[in-house]
Amino acid sequence: MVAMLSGDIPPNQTIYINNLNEKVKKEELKRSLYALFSQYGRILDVVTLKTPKLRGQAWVVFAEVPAASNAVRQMQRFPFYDKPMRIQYAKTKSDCVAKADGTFVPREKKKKQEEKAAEKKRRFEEAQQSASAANAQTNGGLSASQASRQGKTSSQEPMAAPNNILFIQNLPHETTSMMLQILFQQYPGFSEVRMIEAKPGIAFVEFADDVQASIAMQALQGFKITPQNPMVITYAKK
DNA sequence: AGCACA
Repeated sequence: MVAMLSGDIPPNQTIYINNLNEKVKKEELKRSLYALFSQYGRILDVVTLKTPKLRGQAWVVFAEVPAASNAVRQMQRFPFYDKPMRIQYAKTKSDCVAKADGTFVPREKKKKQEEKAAEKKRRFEEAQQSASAANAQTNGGLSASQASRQGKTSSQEPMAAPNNILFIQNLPHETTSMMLQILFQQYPGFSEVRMIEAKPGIAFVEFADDVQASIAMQALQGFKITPQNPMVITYAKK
């Protein structure tokens, strides 16, 4: 008998993540998970709940099972908001998948009152998440380097000379340095992210040397944290 | 630790 490290759960296009940092707000968590996992394939949905039973956990629904398998293997114990992620396949089929394949059966309702409030909240959250969801559509299925080829670099200025410090522009204003750290620390030589309170939308990311900086630059050029914000990465001026 | 879909 072969003991599976994944905990004897059969492959599923949805991954279940726990040991997440519970201090991270739901919307930021969702955005960061989209950003981090969209490198493995198209994401259909990310589910995070803040209830006592479900905080610190998330489900990321991929369009394809192999994308989930790669994510389970490669992102196992990835340091995310200072905690190593624990990743398994989800135990059951996600609603959004069931809806797509026609097997979705709405689950039993409780009180009418609860139901009304729930519905109202759902619509609100869908509106809030539409940006993130659209992002998954746009970045989805593309590796970061493929995304880079879509990056719309403004072609007015000649690029600065190679530098171990990258200059990032066109970030959504809600971007945090932790979100950028999560993206950039995947590349060797990563050192630190610096943001300036007074200047939203830009950041500096430092690497050990020029070559490592350029690899990260090519990999993440044009990466979209939201659909309307492809990152523009250049070398910082010396 | 905790497997949902407001």
